[in-house]
Amino acid sequence: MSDERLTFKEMCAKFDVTPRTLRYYEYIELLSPDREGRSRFYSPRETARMTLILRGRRFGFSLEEIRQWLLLYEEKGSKAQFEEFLRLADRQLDVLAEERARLDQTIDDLNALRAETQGLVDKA
Amino acid sequence: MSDERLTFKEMCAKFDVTPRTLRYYEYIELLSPDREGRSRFYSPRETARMTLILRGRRFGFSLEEIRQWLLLYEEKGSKAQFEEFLRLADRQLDVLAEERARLDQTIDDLNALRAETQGLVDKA
DNA sequence: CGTACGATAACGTGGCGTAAGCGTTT
DNA sequence: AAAACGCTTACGCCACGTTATCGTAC
Repeated sequence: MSDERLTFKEMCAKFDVTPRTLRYYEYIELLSPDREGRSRFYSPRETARMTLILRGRRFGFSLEEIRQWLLLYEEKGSKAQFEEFLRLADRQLDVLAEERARLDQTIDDLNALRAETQGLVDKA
Repeated sequence: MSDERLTFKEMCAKFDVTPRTLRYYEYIELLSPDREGRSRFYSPRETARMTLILRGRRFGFSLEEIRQWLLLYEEKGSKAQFEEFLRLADRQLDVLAEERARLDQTIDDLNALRAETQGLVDKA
């Protein structure tokens, strides 16, 4: 029954992650919930950061890259910051495009091998 | 100047892998080169296996899956073996197709976010 | 005699999973 | 009193990279 701050378990539920994940992100200092005694509480700021972290993960950024990304977002005022983000996004889009090309090639190759093997089965 | 069997270094060069990789594959028993004293020598059979291993890797199989795949290839006689291989290939093709769909979605999302940010920069 | 090649051993990486064993709260 | 939740510690996973330190072959 928290109004603003989420408990540990609520965070896990909200973002569909395990406790281990939240502890790990705290360990590598991507998140820093309020600690009261041994308990953790997540402010709106932390949940916002978690949202960005998961988005970054979907985009294929490493957690270290996400750390940089968060820095850009936290002080998202200047034009320079936006442009830096654009560069980051472009770099990642290149990476993803390459990945896609390799994946397509792989699928083609495996399909070819499959067809070849299918031919052998049909003859036998 | 070996005629048939390749030395350690020759294997590394031939397949463009590090010594560590060859030692690791031997450790997990994907390869078993002849050991003369402390030296390793790779017969045509081992180089053939290495070729299959690298192919499997490109197809996104784990090393444990590759181990099964090698078993199929070693006794590549029976129709049942071929059909088992077809099943393996189909499963992997499904996995790759899913991966491709997710990748496409990710690229679209990141492009959208990029465009949005670009809009903000243009206004400023 | 150097130096290139190879050996083993063991710790590091990323992004967590998983278990052990404890305390606190309901 | 039992169950649920949380805590810290620490080892496991995959597929190797990397370093340290040693021996051996040319």
